[in-house]
Amino acid sequence: MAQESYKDKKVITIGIVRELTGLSERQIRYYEERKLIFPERTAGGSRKYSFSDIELLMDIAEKIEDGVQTYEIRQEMIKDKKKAEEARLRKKMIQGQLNAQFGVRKI
Amino acid sequence: MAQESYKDKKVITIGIVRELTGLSERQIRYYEERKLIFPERTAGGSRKYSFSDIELLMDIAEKIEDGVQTYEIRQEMIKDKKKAEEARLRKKMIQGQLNAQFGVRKI
DNA sequence: CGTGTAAGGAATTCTGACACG
DNA sequence: CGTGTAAGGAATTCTGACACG
Repeated sequence: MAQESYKDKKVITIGIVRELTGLSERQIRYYEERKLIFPERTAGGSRKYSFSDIELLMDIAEKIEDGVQTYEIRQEMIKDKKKAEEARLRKKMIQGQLNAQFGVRKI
Repeated sequence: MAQESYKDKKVITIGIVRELTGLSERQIRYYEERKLIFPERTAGGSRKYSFSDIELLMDIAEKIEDGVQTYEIRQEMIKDKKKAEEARLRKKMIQGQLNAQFGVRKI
């Protein structure tokens, strides 16, 4: 669970990301500046992205086209992240209750 | 079936491949020269590899260390490819027989 | 045979800034 | 606000060759 070996590995340079997303390097770097995307860096300082980042960039681009501002997109992302975290906790608690009541291990 | 969207997409530059495999760029390029690996190219001429390529490179490196020559590795690869193709055909034929006899669609 | 290396050049990427709006 | 662009520099990659063994 939650391994995603390839999808989340940051190995793609910005030029390839440009080709894959159709965005300009300027746009890609700007979305990073606005804290929407978080590439890693090589020893020399070049940005490295994952396939997940590429998907995220395309989502972002779509919203921008729809007139949504980067700040709003960021708020959405934070909200979604919280929701995901809550869902994770709820699941964990239910699991705990089941274990306590029935001694169930993994469903 | 056989989509492998991320694993087979050629998007990784040689420097990252070097880091991921621990091989030198010289080695990586040499294995290409010996037709063991087939990166794509960017418009500017830079090599692009996939995650599959990286796995293959590590297999190759292991064999080289064991004293196997690139020519032999290549022969093995060709043989394996043929076997895979035969297995695919066999499967297809059996499927065809089942369809003819029982009118089965997909198992 | 497989790999290291120095050489020179070309493609890639980086940052900070100015521009427009 | 979001994006284009020219500027200068640094990191990356490329090829062909010489070397060793």
